[in-house]
Amino acid sequence: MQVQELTRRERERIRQRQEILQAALKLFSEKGYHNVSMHEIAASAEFAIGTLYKFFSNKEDLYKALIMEQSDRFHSALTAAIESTQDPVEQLRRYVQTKGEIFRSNASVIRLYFAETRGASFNLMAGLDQDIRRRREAFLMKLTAIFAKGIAMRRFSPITEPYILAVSLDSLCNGFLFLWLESPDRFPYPENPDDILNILFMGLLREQPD
Amino acid sequence: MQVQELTRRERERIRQRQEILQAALKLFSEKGYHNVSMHEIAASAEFAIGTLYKFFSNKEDLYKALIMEQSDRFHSALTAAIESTQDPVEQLRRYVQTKGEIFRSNASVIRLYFAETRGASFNLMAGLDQDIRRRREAFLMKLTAIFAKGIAMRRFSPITEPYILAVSLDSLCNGFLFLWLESPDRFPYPENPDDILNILFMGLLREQPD
Amino acid sequence: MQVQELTRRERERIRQRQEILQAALKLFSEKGYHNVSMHEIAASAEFAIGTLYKFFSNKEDLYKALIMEQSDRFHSALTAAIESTQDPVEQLRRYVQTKGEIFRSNASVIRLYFAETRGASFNLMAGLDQDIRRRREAFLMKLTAIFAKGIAMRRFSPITEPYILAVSLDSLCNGFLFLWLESPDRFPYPENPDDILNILFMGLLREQPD
Amino acid sequence: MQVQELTRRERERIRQRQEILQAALKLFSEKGYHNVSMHEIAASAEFAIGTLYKFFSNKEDLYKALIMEQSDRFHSALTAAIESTQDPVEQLRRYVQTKGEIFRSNASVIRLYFAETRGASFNLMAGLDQDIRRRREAFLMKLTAIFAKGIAMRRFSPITEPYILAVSLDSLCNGFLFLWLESPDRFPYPENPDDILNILFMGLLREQPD
DNA sequence: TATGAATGAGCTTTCATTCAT
DNA sequence: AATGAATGAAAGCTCATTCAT
Repeated sequence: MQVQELTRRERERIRQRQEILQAALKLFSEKGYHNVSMHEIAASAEFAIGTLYKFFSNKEDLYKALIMEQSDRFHSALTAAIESTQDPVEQLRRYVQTKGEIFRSNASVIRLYFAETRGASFNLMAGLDQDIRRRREAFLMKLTAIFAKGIAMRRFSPITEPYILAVSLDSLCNGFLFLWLESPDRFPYPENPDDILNILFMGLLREQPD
Repeated sequence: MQVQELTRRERERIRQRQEILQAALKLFSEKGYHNVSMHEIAASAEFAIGTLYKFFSNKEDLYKALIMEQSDRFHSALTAAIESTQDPVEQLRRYVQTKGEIFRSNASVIRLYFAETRGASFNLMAGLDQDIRRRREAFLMKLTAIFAKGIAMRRFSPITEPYILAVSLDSLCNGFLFLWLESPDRFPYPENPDDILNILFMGLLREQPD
Repeated sequence: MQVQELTRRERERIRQRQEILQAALKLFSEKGYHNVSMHEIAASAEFAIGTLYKFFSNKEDLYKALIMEQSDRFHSALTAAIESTQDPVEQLRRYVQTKGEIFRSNASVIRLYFAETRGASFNLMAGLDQDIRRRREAFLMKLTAIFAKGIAMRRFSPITEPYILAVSLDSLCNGFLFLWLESPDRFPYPENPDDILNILFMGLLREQPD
Repeated sequence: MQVQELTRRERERIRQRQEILQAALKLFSEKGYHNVSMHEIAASAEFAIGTLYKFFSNKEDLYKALIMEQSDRFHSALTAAIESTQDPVEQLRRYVQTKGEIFRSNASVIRLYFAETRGASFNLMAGLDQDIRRRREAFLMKLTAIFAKGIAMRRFSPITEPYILAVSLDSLCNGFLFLWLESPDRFPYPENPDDILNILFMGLLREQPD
């Protein structure tokens, strides 16, 4: 019985934590870290200010938890996508597609997320970018493995190292997704993942120019 | 003589403005917009706080001037690079190389710059990102023209639209440069531009797998 | 018990608000709106600066609350005075007397108050002077009614409109009171209200000069 | 010749001083002492900031000079009015009329002027109100003399001391003029000075009520 | 002599954080 | 355990005044 009570309490705590993070996420995504106050978050989450500080030791800590949580979600989704098949080309396809879906359904969070990985946060969030980079690196390794496997299977030409290819594909996706983030109407992210993959797959340079 | 005197004053003013921008650049790059105070900039530039406000009407204005100035420098250098030859492949090479040089010699500024174009700024700097995007777009158009010319000259295969190729190349470069920014030692940006260009140039997919 | 606790808190809050207003009143009266800083008020009221902003959204708001509160006090006292009898002459007597008492016990506040109604405030306090004028007008209407009644009762000659008489009496009192404010020793406000009333009551012009 | 040059210089200096005061008057009247900066005055008078400080040792000094100058103008006009005839009733008439004219053609300055004499300025302008009061007192003495003469001539009933009568008339005029200042449309200052004088001249109290 | 660039004290206001209840 | 009143450091910005030219 004691165990049960403790568990119920813990579940309750976790639910409250989620509510705070939810409210904070909405506000940070809309207005940015420096334009949201702890009071605002507390009010929006319908908790007292003091309660926020029971869950997170300060504003930065809350922010980090938030970003890490989102990062988890995104990487889990991407990992699930590439692990849902064995065929390397199909894996890449699903990666490109899933990444597009993530951006589409989380546009405002994504801005916040990249603000963290691309400048802006500086040393303020010292710990955070380390964690995120490590996670990103881990995922790039998975992409790398796919390319390595493709080359080993002789489906891909060994035009360069697999890691370079992984970075390249990721960068291409990011590039097009940022374009879409900036002007969703003018630059729709391609429905068909091959539109992006072909940039890698097809050689641009003509082998024998006329 | 009167002309000379006026010019000396003006030269002096411009020099002072540069000193303020210089000091602000250093601080903003190191700590980010919100973590630098006007007093800090004033102290660092060795001016009174009031003097800063003679040159820039407020903090945001100073920041915008800073970013636009850097943006100018970068785009000028890149434009000069691609206009220094007519051969499309060589133009792309010089673009890739110059972009690498810019990043290398302006690492901290680059972070600041991308903070502005990639999320983080939110509506605070409403005008600024508009200006920067317009400039970026203008440059992407120049890259697009190079690819279009390459296709017309039959040096490039028409695997996709020239604009898509321009975005792709830009994204690839950015991807590798961010990697380098994060860990300069582990991921040196390739000395040889072909290392990046070949990702586009060579087809990854084998036409007839064994 | 819960009700009691809530009430205690509210009572406490009201007391604190009064303490702030009290301190602000003293300072503003002594030095004028522009020569008192929020820090000064906070220090004098022995609150942190932030606490002031919990009670009043800004300096102007605090000032307005102050002036309106005093205005309330004065008008309530005057209204009570004229409503404590039915006889018009006696009503006017009590008005003149009460006004004298108000000035005597609130000299420094009165200066502040008239600063608001007589020039000086300009458009800064746009809303405030509107409110004060409306209140003054409402009170002048009460005085007007007394004169009207006196004329209807044939106690007063209909030498001019009742409203003109109300303004006249008010102006006469103000005139003598300002004189007293400037040099309390040389110009004591008459103890006997008839000294002022007679100026209105008695005709100065001799009907048949010798 | 030297004398002439000096005189020309002095004349020039006085003209410049007047230009500064003119510009300052316009700005202060429109916006109030605290809402006008020395830079604004300098710009409006088309002088350099430093030049203002050649003429007036600080902002307060400039303001005092301004107020005193206006005070001079007003009192000179009023004095001229009451000295233009010998008949006491006519003297009072001309006083009432001239005071109305002064207010009408100097409405915004008047606000500024009374801000100084009625609260608002507090001890900031310590010296100023002393000077103004002395001047006002001197003028009240002239009014007093008129009433005294009127009584001596048996044109006026000796209902109270002449000084009291002087203050009364002045206060009555001020009262109606403030009413007009606040809402020029609703309360026009009477064209006919007798409308005000009669308040003093006619007895309000009926000698034998029915 | 006239200028106006430079100064910096001092203003109002915000907000992350604490802690008595 | 949860609350939210209270705190006060620190921010952006203004403007009267000085003084080298």
